[in-house]
Amino acid sequence: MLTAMRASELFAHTLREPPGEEEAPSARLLVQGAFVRKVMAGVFTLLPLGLRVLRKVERIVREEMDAKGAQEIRMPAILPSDPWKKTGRWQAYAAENLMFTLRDRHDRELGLGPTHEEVVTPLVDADVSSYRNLPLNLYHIQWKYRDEARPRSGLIRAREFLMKDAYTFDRDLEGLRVSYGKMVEAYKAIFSRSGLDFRVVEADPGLIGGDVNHEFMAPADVGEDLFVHCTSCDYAANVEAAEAAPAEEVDRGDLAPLEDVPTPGRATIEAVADLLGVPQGEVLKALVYRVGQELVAVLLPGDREVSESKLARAFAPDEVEMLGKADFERHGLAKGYVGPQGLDGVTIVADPTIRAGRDWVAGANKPDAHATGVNLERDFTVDRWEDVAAVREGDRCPRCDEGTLRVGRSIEVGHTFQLGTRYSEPLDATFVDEDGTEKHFMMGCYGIGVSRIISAVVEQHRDEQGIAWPRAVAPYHVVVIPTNMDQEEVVSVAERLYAGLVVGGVEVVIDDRDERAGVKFTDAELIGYPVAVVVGKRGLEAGSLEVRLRATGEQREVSVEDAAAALPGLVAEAP
RNA sequence: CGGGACGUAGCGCAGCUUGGUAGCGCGCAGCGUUCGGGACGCUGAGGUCGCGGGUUCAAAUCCCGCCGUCCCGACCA
Repeated sequence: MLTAMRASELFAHTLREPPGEEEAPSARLLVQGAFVRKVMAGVFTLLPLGLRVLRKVERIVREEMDAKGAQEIRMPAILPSDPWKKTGRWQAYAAENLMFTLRDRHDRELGLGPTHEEVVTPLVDADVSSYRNLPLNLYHIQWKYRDEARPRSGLIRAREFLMKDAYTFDRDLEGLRVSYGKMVEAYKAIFSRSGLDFRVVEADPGLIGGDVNHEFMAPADVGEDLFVHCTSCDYAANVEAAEAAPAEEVDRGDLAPLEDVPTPGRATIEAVADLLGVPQGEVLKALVYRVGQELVAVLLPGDREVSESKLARAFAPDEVEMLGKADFERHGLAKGYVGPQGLDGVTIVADPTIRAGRDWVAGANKPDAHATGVNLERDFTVDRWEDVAAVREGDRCPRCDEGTLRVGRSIEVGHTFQLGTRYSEPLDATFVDEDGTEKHFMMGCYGIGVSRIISAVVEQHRDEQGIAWPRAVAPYHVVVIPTNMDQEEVVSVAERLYAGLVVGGVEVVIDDRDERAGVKFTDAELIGYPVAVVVGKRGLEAGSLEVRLRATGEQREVSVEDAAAALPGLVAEAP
């Protein structure tokens, strides 16, 4: 990568005003600062400045992956459909319309790769036959394609995006855990070096599958993911996966009698609670779903919401579908008045939080009536306990005694999975173990949104003036600003400094455009060079230059003679 | 996919309610002045008003359809 550039030649036309069609701060700044241009929704051209930032991130990723013994390969962006059909994901992705598909001249179905398990697994199956070649960790950095239902926030949810994905292959679970641990370490190093504030959280595996998995979340207002974290211990989880703390059992002595009360037209929790003058948390919410062939009533306190993702996971692989109005009638259920007592032919699934309640108000299973004094064991039994309630701010921490949970918004910049044999079994990818038997690879997979990191960094490092890049991913480290191109001394001192920095290997831009000083200052702040050196008449009269640190706003004088020698040190001080 | 907003010069916008043949600022080109926080004057180039259809003597403006972009939601490694 060239280390120096003249602003007069740089293809970087900053915009005076932010683009009207972008809302997310990072998207606005990346366009305004001439890092990217949008081609269509979720698809971007990287301009010279943006490409340099991307390459910086890639380099950090490579260094940390290589340091953990991962080996870089490059798999294609276009893929055959067959392996995807074997793992069931061709259908799964097609159902979500996530895969861009195309056909070749032989009318063969191809796809643009949204991820690469189906390529790497056959590769390793063909090339690795013995446990002696394990463990193995292969990664690549490749453009990924997903026809997202809603591309969003510039590079944060793009349809074409650069991803680093790694795949580990081990003999057994123990080996997988070791490989996984190394990748988690590598990820922490990568995000730290990129200048991101991040948290490791427990997550929902989604379409990828597998069991243990973690997300690496960069807190940011525009983030799409909600995660909870404990105020006193290090527990953190995506809300889709967050566990509830075990409920405290309530004393069941001296229960209220079971009685019906008329509640005409009060089919919602809120209306019933209002009418009877009880808190919504004392009304038992019963949601009816169809799961496979059976009907399921899910019970939870009236002031809690069900977590659709936890629910889907609890019943996987069966599909969970909310019951429609017509279905209620067909099954003789009173919509809005369902309660668990005497409910025949319906499986009762309860969230453990209801253990903490008693004397519930619940539907009376006939229109316009509720029952009061509804109690567990005495009036109804639970067929299955499942943690399906969405956690919320203020809930007790599931891991420690002191903390409560806080909710934060964040950008998912990385995701790691212990896949086990989720892919090696359907693709029948095996090796021969020490005992002579054939076994399926224990796999892990590990993704980083390389292009997404750029947005996440900007979201976390910006102010009114523009971007303030952390040095590690800044497009250039230093901008030299001659304040006036008409003053010979100013220009010659700036040019000499520039030449000195180039020789010293400093990544530097000289803003030699015939622009007024103000234009150069605002551009430097918008683009976000960590260090700016101002060469102007004012300073030269005192024999000095002005060095400004973008992130802190700190400003100091450096003598003209020392500048070239001192700058590498000053750059190293920049955050 | 449901809801909402928007689409007029490279960029940011006005004009649309009440139809009469397109305007402002920035940017761009030339000349001159200016020059340490987005200078100024003069001159100039630049537009299928997103696309298609309809109403009308006449459509950026009214009506219908489509496309695109952004936001909220559903969905999503």
